[in-house]
Amino acid sequence: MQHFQHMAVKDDQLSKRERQAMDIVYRLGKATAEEIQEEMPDQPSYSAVRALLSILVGKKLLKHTRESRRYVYELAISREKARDTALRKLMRTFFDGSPGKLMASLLDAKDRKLPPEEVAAIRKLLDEQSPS
Amino acid sequence: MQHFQHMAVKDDQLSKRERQAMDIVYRLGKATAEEIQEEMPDQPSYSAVRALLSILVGKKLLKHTRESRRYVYELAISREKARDTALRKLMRTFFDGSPGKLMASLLDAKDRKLPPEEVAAIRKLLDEQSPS
DNA sequence: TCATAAATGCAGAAATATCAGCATTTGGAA
DNA sequence: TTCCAAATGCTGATATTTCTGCATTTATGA
Repeated sequence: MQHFQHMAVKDDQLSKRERQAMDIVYRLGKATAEEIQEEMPDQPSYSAVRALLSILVGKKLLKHTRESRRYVYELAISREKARDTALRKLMRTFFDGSPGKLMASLLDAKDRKLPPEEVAAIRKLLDEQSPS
Repeated sequence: MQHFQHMAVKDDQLSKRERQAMDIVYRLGKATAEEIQEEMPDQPSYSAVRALLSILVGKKLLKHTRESRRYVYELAISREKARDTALRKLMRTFFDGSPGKLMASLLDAKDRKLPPEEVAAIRKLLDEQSPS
C-alpha cells in the first residue's frame, strides 16, 4: 500500500492542540478560527487558536481562504483521504487490520440499531462483494 | 478532575509521545519498555520511553506488573472499552455518527475484499438487527 | 473619505513535554 | 554469598508547544 503514504497525514506526529484542531476541521469540514475555538477542549484564547491554525497551514495540513474580512480554514487534502487513513489506522490498532472484524463489532453493539434502509444498503453492498 | 478511573480515555488530552505509546499498547495488548521503544516512530532512547511509560502509569492509562526483573506494561482499562471509544470518535469525526455510513465506506473500497465466511457472518448479524 | 471595529502577523514569554544520565535496586549465575 | 549485568527511580536540562499582547491591516458604514 505504498501509494497511500506519499501524502497521508501522520496524525501521530501532531501535537495535542494540533490534533484537537484537525479533528474539529475533519468533522466540520470548514470553519473560522472562532468556530474552531468554540469546539476546542479546555477552550484556549482566540489568539492561541489563531497561532495554532497558522502552524497547521504552515505544515500544509490546512489551507485558508479569505472571506471578506476573515479566514475560513479547511483541509488541504481531501476529507475522503484523511478518513481512509484514519479508518485504516483504527483497523490496524484494534481490529487486526480486518474490516470484517470492525463491521462485526459495529453490528454487535447492543445499544446501536441501524435504520432499515441502511441495513438494506449494506446488504446490497455485500451482494456486490460476494453474491449470496 | 481527580476521578480518572471512571472516565473514558480522553485521547485528545494526551501528548504526542503519550498517544504514540498508547497506540502501540492498544495494538500489542502487552509489552515491555524495550518492545514499545522498537515500535515508536522516530525511536526515542530507552530512557525516554521509560519516563513516558511512568507518566502513563501515573495517569492510570497503563499498569505494569513485574515479571522477574522487568516491567510488563498493559492497559489499565479493557481493550474493548478503549476500542469502542475510538470507534465512536471515528464515527463522529468522519461519518456523521452513523455506523451505517462507516460500514458502507468499508464495503465501498475497491481494494478490499472480505473473505466469504466474514461476509456470511455479517449477513447473520444484519438479520438479527432487522430480518430480511 | 475617514473613523472604527474586527480581523491578521508576529516576536518572544510561559508552560509543558521530552529526554539524558547517573544512583539505586534486582535477580540470577558462579 | 557475592558479583555484576540489567533493570528501575529520579532529578533536572533541553526542546517543543502553547499562548499572550501588541502592531498592523482590512472592510464597513456614517
